[in-house]
Amino acid sequence: MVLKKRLPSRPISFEVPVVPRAPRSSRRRVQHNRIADCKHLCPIELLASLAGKLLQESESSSASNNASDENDVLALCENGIKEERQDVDKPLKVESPEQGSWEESTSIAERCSECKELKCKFENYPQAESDHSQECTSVISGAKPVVCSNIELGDPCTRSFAGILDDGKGDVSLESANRSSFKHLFRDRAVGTNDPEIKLRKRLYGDPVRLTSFSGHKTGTNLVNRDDDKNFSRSNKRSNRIKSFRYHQKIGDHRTRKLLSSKYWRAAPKLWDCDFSKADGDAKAMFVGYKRKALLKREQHPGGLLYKKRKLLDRSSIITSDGVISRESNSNLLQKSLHIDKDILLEGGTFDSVSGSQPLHRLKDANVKFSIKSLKIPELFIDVPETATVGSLKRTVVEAVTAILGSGLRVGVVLRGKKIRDDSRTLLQSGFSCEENLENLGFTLEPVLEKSQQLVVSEDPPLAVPTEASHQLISVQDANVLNIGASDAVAEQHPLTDPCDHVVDNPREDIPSITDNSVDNNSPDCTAIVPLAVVQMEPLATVPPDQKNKRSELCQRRIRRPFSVTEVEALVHAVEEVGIGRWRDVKLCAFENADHRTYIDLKDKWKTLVHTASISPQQRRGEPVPQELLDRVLSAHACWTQHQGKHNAKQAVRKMVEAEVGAEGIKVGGS
DNA sequence: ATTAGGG
DNA sequence: CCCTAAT
Repeated sequence: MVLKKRLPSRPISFEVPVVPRAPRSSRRRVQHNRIADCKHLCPIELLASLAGKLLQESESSSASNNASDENDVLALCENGIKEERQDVDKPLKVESPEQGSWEESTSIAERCSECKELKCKFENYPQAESDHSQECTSVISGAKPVVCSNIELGDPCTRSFAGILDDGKGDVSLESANRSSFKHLFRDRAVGTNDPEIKLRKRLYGDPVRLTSFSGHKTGTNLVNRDDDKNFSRSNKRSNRIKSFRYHQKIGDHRTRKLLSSKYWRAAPKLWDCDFSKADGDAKAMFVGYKRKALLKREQHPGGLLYKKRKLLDRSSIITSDGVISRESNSNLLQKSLHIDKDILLEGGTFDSVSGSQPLHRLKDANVKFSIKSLKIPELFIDVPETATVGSLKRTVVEAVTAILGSGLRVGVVLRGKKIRDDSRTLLQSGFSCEENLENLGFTLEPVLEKSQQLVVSEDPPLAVPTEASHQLISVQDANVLNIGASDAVAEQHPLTDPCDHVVDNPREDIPSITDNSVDNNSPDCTAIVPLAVVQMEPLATVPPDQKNKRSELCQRRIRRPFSVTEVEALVHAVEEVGIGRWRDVKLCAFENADHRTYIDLKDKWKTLVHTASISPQQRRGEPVPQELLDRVLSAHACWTQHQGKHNAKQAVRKMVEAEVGAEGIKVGGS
């Protein structure tokens, strides 16, 4: 046969060099630093007292009292900045899921020219969002999307709702305030023009709505989500936002969704380095700015951006499993335990893509150093009867947290939204490149607990979709619960996004990963410090652990390892030798020692090679394959395809012969 | 466990 | 690369 003539008697065996394993110690460095600082305690106290007052009055009064309340607030704030009513309303409106597009928000921000900080945060907003996109799925159940718009009221140091009440009035019974009262206090009032709290916050921190959005990132303090009359969940605000989107954003803001779940989801660059540059007020411009500021170059993730719907779901669930306890917890314990700031510093040599033919000597010098900016504890699922006192609620939370911390936490590594469970893998093998993937790296604090903790059993079961009934509950529950009911909707709404490579909370970014070419690679900081400290935790399982792990495991996509020319050549040789359709043999023949190349991979590669050979060179991507090899691919493919039957027959014969020989050999050996 | 294909 | 159906 023609092919045979030029084929070596034996296929070229391709061997993959062994990748040295990096010392585990170098893989991560976690520094426990400081507890979040709460500089604005005073204002908080103020709010607390105000809240208490409002609470008392709310029963008998409604909007009519807002004016007086406002006056009170104003009286307390001497340095407040006068703001127009419209300013108050607009931000809220912007936040509203239904209309919540970043563009709108931006315009609002623009209007608030006085709020430098706001603007600053605004600019970073995309980052912030993306930073925790993995947590997207970690949503507080029962939180109405609508409420989300008002959640942002919290300021950097705001405590949980309960905390506020408590601060102001001690053990205030939640029951004392009926639902409508709460509504007035935390939702309706917030929306209202005269809402004292909003104004106060504005005075103190600028636009309250916006501040909340970023507060967590910037200050490392907690965010308070006063999202619902009934749900005082403390969770990642972003989570709420996302959730709301999922529920209501039928008319999706594609851009937003993409932002949340796709390429931005994992970026966490410079979140803590607030840039006070002025927002230009243009959403696009802001986004551009974001990209421009990106510290890291995102890895080109050819196949990672778009995942199948199913994949998304899986990932979503995974990410969801990564609940987050916002650092803004009212609990001191939480704050102390959870506020771990760190800086991620990446330095060292260059990582080569893990290509079998890549030189390895460089790897030895490639050290990755990083610090973790923050660690978050998994979300807790806590249902508290409405008759519970705030004090009891606080205690409950503390107990829950204590329980978790007490039982120990383990650190998980998330790369591109996927958990890297194989501890034996090196960073390199895991696809961790200091140059490319830092922003895709995240850590999780995973409770060792097997069961979710339902600290308090309430009369109302957790609701996947908030209903009036949920108003009676104070719950911080596992996003998983929510997602169960919303998974479909989510899938439909995010068909093109990659959570993982959004991950993750997403669940992460990937978790979904998601990189896309649009990512700015020109960032001067690309290889600089990478603040990628998206720490996530698996929420206490509300779902059987094994299930979660299973899912997580399934979602752990292998790192991409482009075939090198050497490998391609080996493959071509092998195929020329054994023919197509016998990938196991090809594997044994030329890639026996390349554990990362399965026969399926080889088959796939051959498929792509055939395709590559059939397209114009201009259309080809990646490392160029010598035309000579491509020609051989085509000829070999044609040959084997054409004579498949014949060859199969021959192969069958050969096998029989081999078998006989083997048998004889055994006989001989035996005798 | 492999193979074949679609995604 | 992933996922599956079919062997």
